[in-house]
Amino acid sequence: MTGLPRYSGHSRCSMDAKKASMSTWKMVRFDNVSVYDSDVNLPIPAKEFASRLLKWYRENRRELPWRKDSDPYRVWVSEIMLQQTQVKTVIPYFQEFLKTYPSIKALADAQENEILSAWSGLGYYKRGRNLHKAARIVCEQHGGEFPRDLSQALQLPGIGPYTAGAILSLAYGEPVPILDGNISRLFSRYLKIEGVLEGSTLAQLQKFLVQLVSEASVSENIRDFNQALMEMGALVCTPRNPQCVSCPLAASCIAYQKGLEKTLPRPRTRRAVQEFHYTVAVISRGEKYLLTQNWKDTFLRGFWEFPRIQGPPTSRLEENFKLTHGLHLKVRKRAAPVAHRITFRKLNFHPVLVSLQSPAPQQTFTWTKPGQKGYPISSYIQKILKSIES
DNA sequence: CTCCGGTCGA
DNA sequence: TCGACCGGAG
Repeated sequence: MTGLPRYSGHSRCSMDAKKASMSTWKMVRFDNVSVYDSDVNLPIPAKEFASRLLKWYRENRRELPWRKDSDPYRVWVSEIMLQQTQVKTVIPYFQEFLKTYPSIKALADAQENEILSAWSGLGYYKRGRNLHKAARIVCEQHGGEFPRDLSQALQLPGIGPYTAGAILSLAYGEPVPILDGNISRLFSRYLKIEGVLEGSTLAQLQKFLVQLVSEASVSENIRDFNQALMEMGALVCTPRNPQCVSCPLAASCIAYQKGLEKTLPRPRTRRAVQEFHYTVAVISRGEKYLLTQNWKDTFLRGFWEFPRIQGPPTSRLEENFKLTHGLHLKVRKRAAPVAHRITFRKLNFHPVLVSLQSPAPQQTFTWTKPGQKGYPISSYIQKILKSIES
């Protein structure tokens, strides 16, 4: 079953049936059964759709650091950071990152660990690693300039269909549509797409958008058009509690007309959450803490963390730290557990404040102030520290 | 607590 | 095509 609905008839419930019929395009085969082939009516003409959208954008767009210009490097960094991460979170990281790495060249010349510590707290650290790798490739193979060519852009690590489209359109003005979470959510409501937004449904939506860009004649205006759709998704057509009262497209939004704006899109299924417990040894020396690198787990690989053993605290934990880490320590105090979710894992960290009875093995440990350049950490480290302070 | 989301690799 | 990866918003 694919998600896109048959639209024959929808124009009847829109306000402008006559006009809407002028704006139709052929959808790809539905359910692989040709008898269901049908023309699709955008509820209003494509040009009207675009003009309402663009007017709203002119009046409501946020001034964001990466919207100051169309510099490909700035667009690139911002788009990578904005994957899975909200604007408000990204802003300070983006500002700092551009100060530290003002150009593709500067990024390519840096060490990966430094980049990861600039990324610390942002999550999805593979984005940072890939951005760094890609910067080196761009310097070596593309003369230091992000490729304008779609297939070349897609070759770069960390650049998928969305990000490639975003950079090509927003930085270079290539008239390609983009389809991110905001935009797919918006159209799932506007067109009332019932299926889960994945796979073939998204492929169909992508084709629909190509046609929309063409019919709406927004090729010259592609930067605003794409950003307007995303901005609408971020500010109006939000995941929860969409602000339909201030939506310039509500009058022709099919989900809104049917009262489905809160139930679409259908959520995708997720893996059940699994709980894990760890005891972590917090050992401080002034501002510095004893940290070690995580090589055991698949998550946060290579990141610095408090020495950690499996399971909640037991009476044998001193013995366990000796066996697991070669640390000779004495427990001073147990602190309240701190929970942290990473995908399907719920990690429960049980901090114990300890003192070191003999020096830590130098090979595997370091004394550092969390957040120190070159020592990437996850935000859960800060979470534990903050919890201990209080 | 639950839900959100681009890219990659199996 | 599915599941892993992260942290923050509601």
